[in-house]
Amino acid sequence: MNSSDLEVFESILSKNGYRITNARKLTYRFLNSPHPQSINEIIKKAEGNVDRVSVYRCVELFEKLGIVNRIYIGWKYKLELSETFIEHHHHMSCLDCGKAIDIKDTKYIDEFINEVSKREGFTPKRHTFEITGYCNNCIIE
Amino acid sequence: MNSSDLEVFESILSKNGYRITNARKLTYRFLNSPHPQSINEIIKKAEGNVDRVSVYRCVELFEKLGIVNRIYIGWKYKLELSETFIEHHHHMSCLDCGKAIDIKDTKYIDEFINEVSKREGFTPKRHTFEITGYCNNCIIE
DNA sequence: CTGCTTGCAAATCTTTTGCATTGAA
DNA sequence: TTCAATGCAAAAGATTTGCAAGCAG
Repeated sequence: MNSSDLEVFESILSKNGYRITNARKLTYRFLNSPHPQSINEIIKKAEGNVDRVSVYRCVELFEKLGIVNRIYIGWKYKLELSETFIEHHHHMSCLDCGKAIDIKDTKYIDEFINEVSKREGFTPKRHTFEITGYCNNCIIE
Repeated sequence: MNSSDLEVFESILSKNGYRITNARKLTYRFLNSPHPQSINEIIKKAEGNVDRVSVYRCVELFEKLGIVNRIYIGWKYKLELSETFIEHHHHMSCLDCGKAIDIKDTKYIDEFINEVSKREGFTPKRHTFEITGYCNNCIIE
């Protein structure tokens, strides 16, 4: 996380008429991680500083403002800063060890989304694309 | 739903050593729908016939056996019979009215999955691909 | 100052677990 | 007959709501 990211974060809040508060800045900081995190991981990091209810409220707001993305790996969702802060990508996650490999080559997918949306008169805003399976360490036969 | 689908369903249970029970047959029937449904919709349909706990247990089993897929549209997941029973496809769902348009042209996505998996030595088992945005009725400007 | 935000308490909703009873094979 | 499967009760976990107090603008 560099200082310009923080500025971008704060300007998104201001521009949309939301105040820059300590709870929001901390939640933003806790969301910053190389790996997608569950909301409980965020809540645990926030413990003593930001109430769990406020974490929920911040995450909800951040999602609305496009600051975080919710991604579904397996059963539960995890949270990750959006493409405004990290490079847009998808994941291949291992059903066995849980490792998530980033897929950064997204041009193909993006083109497909545009094509199919145009065909249906749909205006795409977001998309999820996740592959699950087994990584080369965990595949058996 | 035709009778051969029901036979397929029952044979999946038997082949895997599970019993064909009333709760399972009913849950399977309630899952059959042109639209993905939330588990609460299933529970409501089952009310009086199958206990909510059993619905959870059936869905969990069905997912393990590949009979249902969980798909994530917006915040919560919804349930849909798997490609064993309906054609494999994805969705574009409207953030406003909730309508889900099926994307049946999946060749493009499947090719991409194979390509990127081969590159990383990953063995893909499942994938999710969902687009959210606004349908032509709900888009404003 | 003003009213958006927060924390706390508590309600609500969702999912899981334990156990005695039932029923499919 | 036998053990997997079910229903019921209740626990556990996740998320939301109401409201008084705090603080950013």
